[in-house]
Amino acid sequence: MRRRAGGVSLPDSMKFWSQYFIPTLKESPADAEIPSHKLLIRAGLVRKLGGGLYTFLPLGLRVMQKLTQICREEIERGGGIELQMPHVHPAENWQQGPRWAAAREIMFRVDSAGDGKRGPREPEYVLGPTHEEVITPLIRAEITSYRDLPKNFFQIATKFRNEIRPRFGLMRAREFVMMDAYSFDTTDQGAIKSYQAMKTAYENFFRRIGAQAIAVEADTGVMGGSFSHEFMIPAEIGDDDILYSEASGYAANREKATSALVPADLPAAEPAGAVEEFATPGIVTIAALASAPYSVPGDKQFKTLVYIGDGKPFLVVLRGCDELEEAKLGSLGFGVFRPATPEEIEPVMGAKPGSLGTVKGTIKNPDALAGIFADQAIRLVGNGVTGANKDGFHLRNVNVQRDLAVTRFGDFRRVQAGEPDSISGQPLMLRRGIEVGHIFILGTKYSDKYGAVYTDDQKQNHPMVMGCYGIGISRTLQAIIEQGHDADGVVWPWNAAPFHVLICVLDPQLPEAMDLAKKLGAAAESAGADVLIDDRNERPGVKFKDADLIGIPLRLTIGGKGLKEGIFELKWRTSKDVAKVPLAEAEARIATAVREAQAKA
RNA sequence: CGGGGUGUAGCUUAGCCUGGUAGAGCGCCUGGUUUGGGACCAGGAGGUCGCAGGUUCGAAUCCUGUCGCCCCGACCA
Repeated sequence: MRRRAGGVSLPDSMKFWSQYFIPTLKESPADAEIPSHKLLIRAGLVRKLGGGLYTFLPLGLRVMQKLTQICREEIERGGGIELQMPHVHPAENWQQGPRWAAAREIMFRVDSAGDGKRGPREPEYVLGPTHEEVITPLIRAEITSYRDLPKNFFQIATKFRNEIRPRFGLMRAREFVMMDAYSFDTTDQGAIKSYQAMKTAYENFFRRIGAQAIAVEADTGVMGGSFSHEFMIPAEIGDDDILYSEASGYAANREKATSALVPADLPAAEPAGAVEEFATPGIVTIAALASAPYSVPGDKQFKTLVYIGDGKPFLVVLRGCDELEEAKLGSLGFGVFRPATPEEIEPVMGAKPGSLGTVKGTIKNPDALAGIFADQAIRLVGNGVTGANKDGFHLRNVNVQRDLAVTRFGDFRRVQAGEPDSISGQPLMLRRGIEVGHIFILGTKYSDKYGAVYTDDQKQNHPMVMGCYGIGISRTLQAIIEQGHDADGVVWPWNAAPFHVLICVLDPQLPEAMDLAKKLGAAAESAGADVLIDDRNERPGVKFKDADLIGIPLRLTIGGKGLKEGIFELKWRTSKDVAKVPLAEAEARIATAVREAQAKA
């Protein structure tokens, strides 16, 4: 692979469209909904084999090769060592690991396709959805000394996940290309260092490929701490909500986001009077209580939710106007939890949902509860209204401090756009994003299970501290298109483009036109560009439409008319301007253009 | 896996309600005229109407089942 300053080129020489294979389509297939999916197909990048299964056509493959090469370079700069693990894993590896039960639902099993013999009940082999279960036993066997740590191994390989619902082309596929890295350190501090190196490598990778990706704090699940970031490419069709502040640089997945809605020094409210029961026949929603004749606004109500955690009910108290962010309940330490059913609620609380509350002494069977967890924001209510745990009745003048039974306060509510950022105090903004990368400190979850231990300089054994890191390369390809397209087609960033320069020869039957095309192509190549020459016998309109559709950054146009004037045209995909370039300046202008593009990329 | 939709030529689709030998556009092939933003004329090839049953003299059309695909939900790179 030739390498020029900042850019990446593939090792082959210029391609001629008539000899190559770029099947473009005027119309989108009916099964594509979003722009990037339509363009993947229309620009001749991929073709579908089945749900979530795609063939990369030559153009698409070239983009993949560019992305994987840049990824490889950046992960190596971040300390990664490349290797390649099998796609087919013995099921035993997974059975010995910590997540076989959870993961097997999305795993493909592998047996003989032979006829007449049914596969065994338990799979002998599975296709790898990720590789902790392979790398950890490998490292356990090969590394035993602190002298050989830290290490960070990565591969760029196809992954298999039998997604219940593949979606949006490459966005959620059953088979996809991912860079996955696994770091092994002797200490937590070392793991954090490896993590930071990967974070930097990711930032470099996304910047080089021309993707505007942002690192956001992500839900760490059982791990706790702040050691998980997701890399998101902002896009309307994304699956995740990101809350962010440009003023402070704060950005977090909605599952994790916090705000400064509740001032740290908020004084406890003075009681407004004695707690008082009042009848609310048939009123079982926040909205109903907020309207006449009761007219209690949502932010003056307490909302009481009942969940079952590891078999035991627990309560979550929020402001009436707030939504629960379920992922935040992960911090409570339950293995599994779910909303309780009305049948489970009544015996514990003494009322049906709609009349629940946590005022001391009103809960029918408080001993059954695993805890009462209140969101901080209820302190803003001060004195409010809550259910009386008696169907058809509520309580008013309920004071948080004086009246509510609370095991512990925490952050359980879903943050909304517009709330003040905890750092800058400016309003948080909201946008949708596509998750293209994730970095995570694993701790010793896998090293414990597989016995991956090292001996320190005191001859003591310790489990290695692991981190894992993933970049969805094929998903990133599509995210780049989602981020970079217009009404006419793809607009490739320089470093991700399948070719950098497209030379449109409008009159390919003229030998002097083709000679010039090859000459300009050679000039572009020697400046470090990948070149495609459109030498097809098509009308100019067809060529221009296809050029815009496949989105090559720099277009050079050679026509019979221009040849007579001694000029060709130079046009960037991102601009409407067409520059007429005298043939005498051809080489210099092309070299300058290519170098400028490389420098900006 | 739950809810909704859909399956007709390589692609986009009409026809289905109200059963009677399957139509168009794009693309493709041949010839001609064209040639700076998806040309035009003439001719041509291409479809067991997803599959399997059923109703009927007769099914793309009605019924049942099944499979594929798409969208919404939970999950993920």
